[in-house]
Amino acid sequence: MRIATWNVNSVRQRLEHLVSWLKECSPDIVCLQEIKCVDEAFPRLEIEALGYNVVTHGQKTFNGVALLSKLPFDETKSGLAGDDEDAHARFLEGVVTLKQGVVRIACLYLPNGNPANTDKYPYKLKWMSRLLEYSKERLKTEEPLILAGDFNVIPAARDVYNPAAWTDDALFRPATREAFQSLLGLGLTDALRAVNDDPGQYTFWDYQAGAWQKNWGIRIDHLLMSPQASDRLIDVGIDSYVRAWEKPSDHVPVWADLDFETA
DNA sequence: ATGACACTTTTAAAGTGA
Repeated sequence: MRIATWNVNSVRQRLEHLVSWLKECSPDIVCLQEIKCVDEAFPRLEIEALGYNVVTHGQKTFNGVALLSKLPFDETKSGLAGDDEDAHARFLEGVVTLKQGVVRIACLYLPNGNPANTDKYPYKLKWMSRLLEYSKERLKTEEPLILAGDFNVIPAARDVYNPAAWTDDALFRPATREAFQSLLGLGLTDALRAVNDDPGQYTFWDYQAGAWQKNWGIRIDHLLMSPQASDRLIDVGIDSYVRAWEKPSDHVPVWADLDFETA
């Protein structure tokens, strides 16, 4: 089974790229972030034509997440518990059944948090705390669980081209990295780091200042796996080639292959 | 220090992102 995550930065702007990449990568399950549209505006038919079931949790203008799966969903649920005031569309959960049993997938778009001297940063930290609580609860089931998405967290210095320039950024502040480490402390595995120790494994390059050409990237898109999932991890890849396409998203897809049979 | 770029929306300039 192959699962992937991609922040497309507007699904309607990126539809051609998305279709091309889906054909090339052929993931069974896909977590999309920043679809930037309401549910009715999602290009559902075009994606269903490729054999995917589609669930969306969108909103007008900003944010928005979607789950695509070649397997039918047993259940889906939108929204992250812990704050009834939070209206941002950033979290969508789905469950599928494989030959080996159920797998739960959480597609997430974690708040950016910048500028870090505004209330956006406490909102980010609170959201991370809610995600920690969610993960604690789900891990009790001892089932395969995969958190996939744009975490807006640079986990370590080797995940950014110039760590010194990012010290006070909401993506790299100590409190941000500590909150991410707390997730790992629950027993979740950062899938990319389970298979690859190299620096420079970037998933995002800013549109500005020729960041892609200079390889000024950061690693902020992640797949975190419960032990029951990471035990079956085979490989992880970053499809950085799509960043060189015309009018690309600023993020690229990350995928993981797991030893689960989909048939 | 600022803006650089790309996306959205009450199609113009502002908000958001990272």
